[in-house]
Amino acid sequence: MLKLNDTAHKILDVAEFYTQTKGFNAFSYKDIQNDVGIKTSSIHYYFPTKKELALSMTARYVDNFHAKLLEIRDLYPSGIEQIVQMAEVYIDVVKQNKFCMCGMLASELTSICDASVAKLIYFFETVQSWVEEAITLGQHQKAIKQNVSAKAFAISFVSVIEGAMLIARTKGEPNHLITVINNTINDLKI
Amino acid sequence: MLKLNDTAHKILDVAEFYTQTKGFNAFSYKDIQNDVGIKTSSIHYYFPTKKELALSMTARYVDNFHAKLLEIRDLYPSGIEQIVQMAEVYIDVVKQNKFCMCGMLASELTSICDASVAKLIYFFETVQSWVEEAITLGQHQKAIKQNVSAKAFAISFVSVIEGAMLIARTKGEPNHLITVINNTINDLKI
DNA sequence: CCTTACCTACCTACTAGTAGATAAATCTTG
DNA sequence: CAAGATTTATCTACTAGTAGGTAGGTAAGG
Repeated sequence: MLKLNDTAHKILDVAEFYTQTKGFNAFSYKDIQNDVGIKTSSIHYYFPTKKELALSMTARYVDNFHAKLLEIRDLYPSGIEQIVQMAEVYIDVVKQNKFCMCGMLASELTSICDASVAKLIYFFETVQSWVEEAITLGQHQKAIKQNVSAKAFAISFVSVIEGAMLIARTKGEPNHLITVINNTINDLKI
Repeated sequence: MLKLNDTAHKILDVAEFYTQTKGFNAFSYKDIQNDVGIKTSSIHYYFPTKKELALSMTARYVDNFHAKLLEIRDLYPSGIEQIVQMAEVYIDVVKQNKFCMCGMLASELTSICDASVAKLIYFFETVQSWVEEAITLGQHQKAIKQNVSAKAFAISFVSVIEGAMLIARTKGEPNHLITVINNTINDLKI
């Protein structure tokens, strides 16, 4: 992975913001120019093409998100509390009228390169594995029903969060996401 | 609602195809020109702006989808079979490497007009109500657990389908969607 | 003769991306 | 250490191509 300096990070911050709010195809180098305060040509100095910008942006997002999940695992010993905290991260995203960056790029699949798509797949699988481990931990702790398949739950949980974010943002109601998450988590508890 | 002639329908067919495969911001009037065989200027004759094209396209899609759901309800007396048949429609979409048109436009929210967003919200609510009624019917038929809240299930089911479609398409594996749906439906059965 | 359904020709604004200049910082070597 | 070479980070100026959209014309048909 390339080491990014301050300017490169600012460019990615702006690109990430627009990707999560409007979509990758809905912003241009001019938007970045206006927000970062460097010329469009200078953006090419850091990211030769828009597809390469997408790849760097995705890599950084996926790494940061994974770090956040590991931090939650460190901070909360309860498996079910880990799930709740992870859900909180997604709820915050919708409260900012944003969509998951990986969900957004997943919808715009054909506009990014194969390496970026691979990152998206890795993202969904990583989150899924993390959820599965949290559930399994909760079952050892006898806080989560023993009869649910941790794996099956994890697969569905990631999907339900992505879908509920999309719908919640459309309605302009973070409560939609909150309701779906609460229903799903309550089904889990003993 | 405007009455659409053959050419208008062809334009919407192409726009719909590209929206579901690449996204609304990822195709141009030139793409429609190439596929339909009329000049870009002629597209404006039917749809003055791209936003109005989006609105007509959404309206037609939502109407067609609703009609399909009502047809399923007519054809299958079993509540649970209705759910299975509805799921089949979504699975077909992913098998064609497409995403739900409303899911796609939901992600591209900022590029469409308020009237279109209202159609999306109507779509998600309509599907949700339809699912709720199918579940309730299944409970009367004693084929579906009595203790699940039909409404809570319906809210989550629509979200889980949208999210699972997004992820399944990213992976290029319709099986992802099928797995999620099977898990969800199995939880329902007595 | 007006409406329908197109067309040609055009416009302005923007798109991502390139070429080449420049100034400053940093590294290399006599 | 000073002189020179290279790298870094930016700029101006540009390009070819595309975007959505408009103006005005035309041929056919009710």
